[in-house]
Amino acid sequence: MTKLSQREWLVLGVLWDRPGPTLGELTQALWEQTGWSRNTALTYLTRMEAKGLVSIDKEGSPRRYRAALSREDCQAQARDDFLREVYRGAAGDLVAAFLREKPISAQERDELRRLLDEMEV
Amino acid sequence: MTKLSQREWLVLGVLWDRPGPTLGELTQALWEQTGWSRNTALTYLTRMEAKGLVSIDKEGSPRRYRAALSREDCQAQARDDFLREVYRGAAGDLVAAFLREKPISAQERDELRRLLDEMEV
DNA sequence: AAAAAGCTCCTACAGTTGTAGGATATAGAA
DNA sequence: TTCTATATCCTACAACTGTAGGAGCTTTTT
Repeated sequence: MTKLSQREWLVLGVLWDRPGPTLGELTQALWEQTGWSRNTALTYLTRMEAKGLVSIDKEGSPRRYRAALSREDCQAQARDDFLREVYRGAAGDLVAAFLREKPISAQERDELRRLLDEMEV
Repeated sequence: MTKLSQREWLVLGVLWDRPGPTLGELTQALWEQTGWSRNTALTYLTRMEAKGLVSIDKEGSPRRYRAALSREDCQAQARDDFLREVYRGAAGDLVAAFLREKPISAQERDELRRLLDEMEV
């Protein structure tokens, strides 16, 4: 699996949120972010099927389109690539950088503390 | 600035670690990771200069090549893209996912706790 | 100075990505 | 059943990415 492109993340994002749309529904859901024509959306779906990213339900018409991989799997893959490529594997640095710069809610902070504590063994 | 490609990260990685190499030195430093011919390395350098990623010191021969952007700036940009694209801006989830899966040293854990505490205001 | 080694220039070429148009088939509305 | 909105198919095309080869120029070495 090659890295997903920005556009591919958008397409999958829609498919994860509302699985099984028709071409028209998908195009509409993507409209704001992309402004794509129906044809462009279809090109993505077909190419992404060829790559194993999308599965097309060909029974019935119009067809229904679904993500072929889970969001979690794609995220995990993306994390790996990102960590290696951008932080040369230094997970601590990476996490610190995100924490420094992005606001996190108090609740999430507690959750993160809990995670850190769990790592003490 | 478009997102850097995997290969571009490799080139910049070398330039950040040992600034100002000649073409030969750069090619050699990249050899293990890429196996590139001298010409391929040169193509990257020239294209990356056109994009403003590399600066070429044209006084003297052979020329010396340098990164035109700091590693930190590139990382910050990459973090932003990654967070938006892969985690839809949910920094807490992202950090949690990295923490769950990647081992970090006790020292780093302390540092992260300190960061979390600093966020309490 | 002649040869060897390294550097730069120009060119190429296939694959991927972003974006869509035109033609045709088909299903739903009138 | 005829029109209309969708859907699908096939084709296109420019930009960008990965990867170099060959020619000619410069520096270093013998």
